[in-house]
This record gives sequence, C-alpha cells and structure tokens, in this order.
Amino acid sequence: MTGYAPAEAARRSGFSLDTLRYYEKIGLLADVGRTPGGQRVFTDDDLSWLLLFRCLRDTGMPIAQMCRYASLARAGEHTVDERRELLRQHAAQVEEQMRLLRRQYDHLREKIRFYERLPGPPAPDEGR
Amino acid sequence: MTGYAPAEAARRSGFSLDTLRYYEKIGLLADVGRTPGGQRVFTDDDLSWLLLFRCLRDTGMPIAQMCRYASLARAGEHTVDERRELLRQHAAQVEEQMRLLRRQYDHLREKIRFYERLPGPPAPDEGR
DNA sequence: CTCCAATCTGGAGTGCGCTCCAGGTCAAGG
DNA sequence: CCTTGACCTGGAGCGCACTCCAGATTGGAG
Repeated sequence: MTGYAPAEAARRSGFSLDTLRYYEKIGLLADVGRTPGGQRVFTDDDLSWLLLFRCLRDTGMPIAQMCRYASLARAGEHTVDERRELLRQHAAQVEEQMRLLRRQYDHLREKIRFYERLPGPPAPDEGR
Repeated sequence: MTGYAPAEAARRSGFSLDTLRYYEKIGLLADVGRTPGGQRVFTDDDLSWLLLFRCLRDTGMPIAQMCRYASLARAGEHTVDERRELLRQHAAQVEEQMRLLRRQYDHLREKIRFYERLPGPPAPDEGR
C-alpha cells in the first residue's frame, strides 16, 4: 500500500497543499493518515477521492455538495441511491452548462468573424 | 430609437438591476442615458453591449478583461486588432474549458454507470 | 549529528462578483 | 393632486473557495 507525501498528492491531484489541508479541515477529506510525527500520508484511496473532487470541482459542483456526497459515502451502503441521484442531477446541470457554453462560444466566434471581415482601416460600423 | 427602463434591460440581459448599476459604477458600461429626473434609460446599443457581456461572462471572462475590451472599443477604430486578439485568446481558453468540461463529464458519467451497475444491496466495492 | 527543505497548526486575509440596505426621489395611473 | 411602485445613491456586507502567514516541528540526505 503506497503512501504519498503532501507535495506528491498535490501534484497528482492538481490541488495546492493549502487546498488539501483546507479540504481536510472542512471535513471533505476525512481520516487522512499521519506519520508518528504528525505529517500527512495520503493513500491511493485518498488520491482517488481527490480525483473525484477534481472532477466535481471542474464541473462546477459547490464544495457543500461535495461534502454531502462524501458524508453519504462514509455513511455506508444504504446511501447508494441518494449518491447516484446526486451525481445524476449534477450531470444534468453539467449538460446544461455545456449547452450554454457552446452557445455562447458560437456567439463569440461570430463576433470574431465580424472582426476578421473588417478589411483594415475603413470602418463600416463600430464593433461593440 | 427605443429606450428601456432598468427593469426591462435587466430582463433582456439576464443581469440583475444591481449588477447593471455595478457595471456602470466600475466603468464597464459607460454613458448610460438618463431621464431629466436621473433615472436610467438603456438604448439598443447598451443592450447589445450587455448581451456581449453576458456572452463573455458565461464563458468565464473576468470582469477586468471585459473592462479592457470595452475601453479599447471606446478608444476607437485603431484598437480593432487588439480587440480581435483579445477575443481570439479568450475563445482559445473557452475551447480548453470545453475540452476539460467534456472530459470530466465523461468521468462523471462513468461514475454514474458504476452506480447503475450496482444491482442493489450486495456491494462489490465501496463507491467513493 | 546537523542541516534544511518539507510540513505542521490556527487563524487572518484575499479576490471576485455581486447583493443588500437605508433613506430618499421620480413618474405614470386614477 | 395623490398614491405607489420603480428607481436613485453611496457604501457596507456577503459567499465562496481558497491563500497566506508566523512560528514551530519533522525527517531524510550527507
């Protein structure tokens, strides 16, 4: 069973050291192991939690909701339905987010094309 | 030339009244017209700025950068190159954002499929 | 053993983007 | 006129997610 130093866990998860400590402080990440001297040792399991958190954060889930998910998972097997539902609802929001993002990206591209059609000095209209 | 009351501008742009005032206060939106009594009147031009801001905000552009864009546009024709470049760079960031979002969305879906493959009570592995 | 980079703690501070408030003003319908 | 709902200003406050700090401790390399 491999153990990772904080810096290594940070590197692998993409979170800063401070963020790792913060996640532990607020109870998102629980029961992180320690050396006899008190320094953190992250397990593969911790790492896979972190990767999940990265996924959820990158898709815009608020931390409070991640906490909820994590505590459900810690509560045991009988919460699987609720966990699945939580993820499904989040996925639906992500889909909406992706649609919006694409739509606005298309607007943006159109705007850029407007600038590209401008030949040079002569100005047909102000480009707001 | 149509004029819109604040509430109408808010409705059409999707920004709150407070946000419209805030955007004016920080100089993002400039020269908004007023009635003799001092109440704002938004023009179609203001509205099209607001729609652009909505596009940029929805795609994650920080306000400082929108301010930069707006002040370039106000500075005149000689800034078109810089404006185009600014939008292009932003578009590139949005593309990156879309890639990341899709990638993490796929992870999320995989996670959900893991839960869906769980038949019921019997638990093959903890679903972190 | 010594050194020094990495890590520890609790708590304060930051940056962003609004959001809310009090106390007053405006303007359109009746 | 009068009422009433929309609007005005300046400034304080908020929620989120970190991020930074000081001052102490740890632990592997040499």
